[in-house]
Amino acid sequence: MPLPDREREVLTTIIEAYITTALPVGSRAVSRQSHLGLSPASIRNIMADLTEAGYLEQPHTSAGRVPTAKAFRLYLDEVMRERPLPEAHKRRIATMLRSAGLDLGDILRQASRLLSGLSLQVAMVVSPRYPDTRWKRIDFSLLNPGLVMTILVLQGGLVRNRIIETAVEVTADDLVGYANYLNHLFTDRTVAEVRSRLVAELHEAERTLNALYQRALTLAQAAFEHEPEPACEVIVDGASNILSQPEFMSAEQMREVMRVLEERTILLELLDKTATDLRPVVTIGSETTLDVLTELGVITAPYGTGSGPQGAIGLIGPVRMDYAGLVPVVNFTASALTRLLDRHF
Amino acid sequence: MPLPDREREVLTTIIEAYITTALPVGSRAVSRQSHLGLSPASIRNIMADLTEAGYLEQPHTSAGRVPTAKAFRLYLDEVMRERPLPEAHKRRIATMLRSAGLDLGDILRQASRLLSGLSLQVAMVVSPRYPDTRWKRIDFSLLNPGLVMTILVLQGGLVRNRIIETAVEVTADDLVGYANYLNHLFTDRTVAEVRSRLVAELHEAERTLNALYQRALTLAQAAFEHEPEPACEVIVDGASNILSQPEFMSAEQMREVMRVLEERTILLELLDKTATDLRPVVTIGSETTLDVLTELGVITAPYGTGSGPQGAIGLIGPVRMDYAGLVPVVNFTASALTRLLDRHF
DNA sequence: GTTTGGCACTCTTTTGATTCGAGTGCCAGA
DNA sequence: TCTGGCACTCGAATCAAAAGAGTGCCAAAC
Repeated sequence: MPLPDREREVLTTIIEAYITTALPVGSRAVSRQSHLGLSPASIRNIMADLTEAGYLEQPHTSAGRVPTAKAFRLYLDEVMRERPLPEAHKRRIATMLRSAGLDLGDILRQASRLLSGLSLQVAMVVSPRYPDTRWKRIDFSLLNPGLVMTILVLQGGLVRNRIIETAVEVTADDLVGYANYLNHLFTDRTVAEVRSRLVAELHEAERTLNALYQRALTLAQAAFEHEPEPACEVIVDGASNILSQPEFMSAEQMREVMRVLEERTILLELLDKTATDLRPVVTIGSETTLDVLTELGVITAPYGTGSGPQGAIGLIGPVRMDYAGLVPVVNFTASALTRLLDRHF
Repeated sequence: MPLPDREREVLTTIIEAYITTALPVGSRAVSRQSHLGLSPASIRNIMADLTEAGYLEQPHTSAGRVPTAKAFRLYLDEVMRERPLPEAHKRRIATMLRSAGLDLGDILRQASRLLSGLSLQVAMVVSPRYPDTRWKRIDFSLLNPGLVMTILVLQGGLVRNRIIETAVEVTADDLVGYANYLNHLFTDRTVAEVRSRLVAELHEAERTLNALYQRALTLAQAAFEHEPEPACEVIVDGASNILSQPEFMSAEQMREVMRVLEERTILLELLDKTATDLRPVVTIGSETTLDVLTELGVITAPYGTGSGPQGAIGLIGPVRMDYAGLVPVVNFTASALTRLLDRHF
């Protein structure tokens, strides 16, 4: 059953007060701040109901109420109105992003710096994921006899270098031949396609006993293997911001939070979901399976289009973040990033 | 004038006690722990002298003494005996480093992870610096008309990708020609040499009106410019470790320290010095010009040889780090890294 | 002269008691 | 259904006293 209007109004007032103060909210404050014109006593009754329904919590008997994750979820889904981003901020985001130059890594680093600076929260950016991008070109460079560097250029400026050992010694000329063959075969295919065709072609080459093709394909395979998902890296900026939040004032909590931020795999998991789903998401602590995050809120948004590089950016902060103001920041940055990448690539 | 033996013994005892407890040390404790067999009262006299000489400090009248930076400097230079690294640790470092594969970035990340795990301090690694490495090969790849990706492979597996815009439109064939010419000209020269010859050759080409050479050289120049020193990146691992140190228990200090760790340029400055000087260094807080670091100690060691890639690794922690145990860890890791890179490249 | 025990003194930390204030829950009356 | 009133609870702030750690100095002992 949906929440009656009055209770919802009270809850909203409490949430918004809590977002700004981080302190438990009492009935007096609600009575003054809400537009209902009710006395503290009436508010108390409503608050008692809300507490029973699981929207509020009391740290102890004689403290105010604190909104629960459930309350925040309701607020996000049904009540909150995003506060439009000031034009000045939009311009700043656009120009700063453009000023980062043409290197993908630089652009992403700039985005994360921008995001953390604008939000005073922790920003994170995950670099584009592989499977949907297209093979542009492969190159081999002979470092030593038996040691080959592969340079794989994907559409959108994504470059992966790998050094691999070859079983047989190869010459620089051999490598040119291999590269030509592979580029001919794979250019403009997606990485996923290449993966599967690689196997098929290798079988074919083995069947026809074509040694050149076999070697070339083996080399390409070596360039691809050992390359599980963590190919994408996570950029974090403004980690010290979160330490100023009053909820993390105890040393123990600070350490815990910093450990989460250092453990990139957790962040990757969070961001990866939105990078594939392609829509912005706000996640509140206890909603994730990861219990390390219970006290944290996460705003994420994907960037990039189907054709270009594709990843996600996000903010991470205390559960009581100013979502109304920050969701637009994240979304706008993501779309600015998308436009920029589209234009370049 | 050098410190008399007895005073030095007392000072050493105090320092070592302070390293393990992080608490001011009193005369009773020194009397029991030192091998001098003196009563607390005598120790008190000695401690008064040491305080006057600037080796000790009292937080307040009725607290024990705390060693000053001057005391730590003396300890490091004249007293400390490095505790040899257990064979088990040595083996672990060697195998873990080898397991990182052949990619330079992976190896360095592994080194930093290893270092922070073994020391429980913050590890940092700076990737090799440019000027002394040799040009191996340049490659161009046409992304769009007017947009060229340059792939510069340096000796030692160092690869830099840059995307540059060309004033004139070029074809893929043009690019192959440019690359051949440049590789012919510059292979096995150091980056510094290339920089200066680039200018000379460009003048020459302008004089002789050789358009092809001119374009090729302009392209190479574009690949080099906008490439100041921060080409090297700093990897930091175990940042949360430092937050467990009792000296950083206040929220304000924690934030301050984390900000330093996030501000990579400061770390770069620290590491860069040892990377060029080529010898291990221990720096104590107030010895640097950077007053943000007054409460921190830094152990750094260079890795790499003159011919190969060359950078530095280090640990950063509270001033009262266990230098005797940690200096060998840093040094051994650096030399293991050197051996590994020498073997590969 | 060096060392030592003794002792007064200083300053922090801890403890306990008390008070204060914010907030609640409940009830009776409008 | 709302409101004012009131007793109650519990944390936070305040204060005083006591405990504890350590010092500095002195006079006696070696």
